[in-house]
Amino acid sequence: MKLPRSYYENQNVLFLAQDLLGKVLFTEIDGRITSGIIVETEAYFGIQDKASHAYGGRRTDRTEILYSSGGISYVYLCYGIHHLFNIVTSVKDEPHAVLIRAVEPSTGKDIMEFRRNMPASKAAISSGPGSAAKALGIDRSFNKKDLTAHEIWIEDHGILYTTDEIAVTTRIGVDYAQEDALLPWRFFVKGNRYVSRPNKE
DNA sequence: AAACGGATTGGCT
DNA sequence: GCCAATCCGTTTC
Repeated sequence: MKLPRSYYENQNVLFLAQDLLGKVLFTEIDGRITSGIIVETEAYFGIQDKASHAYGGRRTDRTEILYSSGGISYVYLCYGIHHLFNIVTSVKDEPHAVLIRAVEPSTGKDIMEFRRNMPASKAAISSGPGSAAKALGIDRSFNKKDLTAHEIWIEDHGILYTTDEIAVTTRIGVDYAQEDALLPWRFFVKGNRYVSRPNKE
């Protein structure tokens, strides 16, 4: 059920970003478990991707974790407010990552409602990378966590989507990446109400 | 040491 | 649809 380390060491980050749709992301905080089905992702393609924090081989205190072998979390603060959760993938020194942009609440909906201060009936509870992370209780303390351990992990519940059920579009909010902003590296489940900005081409 | 800007969201128009 | 909020990591002086 729990995805093994070898899953994350796959060197094809575009495959993983798509394959992660339907997988279930769990956190356990103070004994309380919450989880959500991943319904929207984006791939960040290492040193050759202008939208990636590791573009050009950049290594700083913040980005160093991206160069790890796959199966580790990368959480950073965006706009001073939002924590964005990424999965580090591929092999050591190949800093590929997958951003989780939306989940469909599964386990512990009442806890998510409390964290987000809104009913689970509202799609906004876990739609968008900042909201999905907050619903699952992910903050900076979840940076550099082993995804095969017990605080944060991903399970395969056998949910599969055909290519017809998956939309492939350009990424969100990366206009600064110039031509790389045009790459079709965002994946989401068509028609799922938790997907952020489903109409963006 | 200080300035700059962002893989966003939510509230208001 | 538009825009302020908000602060850490990075870059620059």
